[in-house]
Amino acid sequence: MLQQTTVVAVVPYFERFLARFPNVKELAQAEESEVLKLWEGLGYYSRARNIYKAARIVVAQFDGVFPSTVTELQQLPGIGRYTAGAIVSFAFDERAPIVEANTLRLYARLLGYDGDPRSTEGQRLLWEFAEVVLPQSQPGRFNQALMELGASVCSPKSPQCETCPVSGFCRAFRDQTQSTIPRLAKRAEITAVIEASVAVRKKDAYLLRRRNAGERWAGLWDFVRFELTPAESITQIIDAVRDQTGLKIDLGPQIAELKHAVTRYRITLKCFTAETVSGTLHKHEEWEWVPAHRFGEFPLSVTGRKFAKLLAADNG
DNA sequence: AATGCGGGGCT
DNA sequence: AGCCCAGCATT
Repeated sequence: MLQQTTVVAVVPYFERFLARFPNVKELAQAEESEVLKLWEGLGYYSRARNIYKAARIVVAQFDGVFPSTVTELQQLPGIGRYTAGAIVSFAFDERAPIVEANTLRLYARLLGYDGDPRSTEGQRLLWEFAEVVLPQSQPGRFNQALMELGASVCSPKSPQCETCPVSGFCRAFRDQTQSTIPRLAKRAEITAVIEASVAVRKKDAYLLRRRNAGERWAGLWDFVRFELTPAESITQIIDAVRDQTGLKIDLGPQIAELKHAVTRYRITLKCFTAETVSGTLHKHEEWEWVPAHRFGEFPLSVTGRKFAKLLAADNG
């Protein structure tokens, strides 16, 4: 959960997740959709699919006993060099180096490394350093301590060098380059996208689609949804709904405009209702009529959830 | 080496 | 409006 996600955001998800899946066997016995439901809103949903796959592998191939070496752990889906090192050093207190956001910043500053720490060269350097500084005794405690130092003292902006216990070893402090190190590559440009979502209703049920593997929010459910071209008109939205679902609709009023940032897109989502519905649904398995009271069983995309909330408010 | 993947918190 | 976050997998 913590991969590229702040502790603050993770905590409530972590609590709920462990309450429901206290051990690897319980997780392995669940349905993937239930795992995704608990992950709903946290983002990077491949992590949920991966931890579920990994649990099943641990149970099926390791007899339910978690592997304890970096090499074995890295074979599991979703476990890379950092996570494997974290598990080995934290859980088993074996000597395995780690480099993540906090130690990356700390080590780059200690070394005074002026290049991009995420480049191949930077990674080689930092992992080498992490290996060299790692003590024989209590490596897990050491790794966690340095992560904490990176998070609390060696912060991205205005680090507290005056109170830092290792400022005497820090090249960035010596050279007063804390503000320019680490020099992370600029993020990709943001593209603005306009989409439309239509709540197609039959009696008390709405038409939802389980998003396919390989597309964004794979495995999560969503209302009918598609990208609009700038000149899109009402009739073109109606046509798009028919293309996707096979259903003929009369478009109701737009009830909301949701703004949502995802990866390198800033999405403006225009949310509509469908007044009348006729015709037959395309025989694609991913479509399902879901009564509103059963939404709790379906992991929804964030925008899908917001839309559903609006619809509930709309219906009184 | 570059890109896709999410969402929220903080400045 | 940017920047950043206990990264990983794929191309």
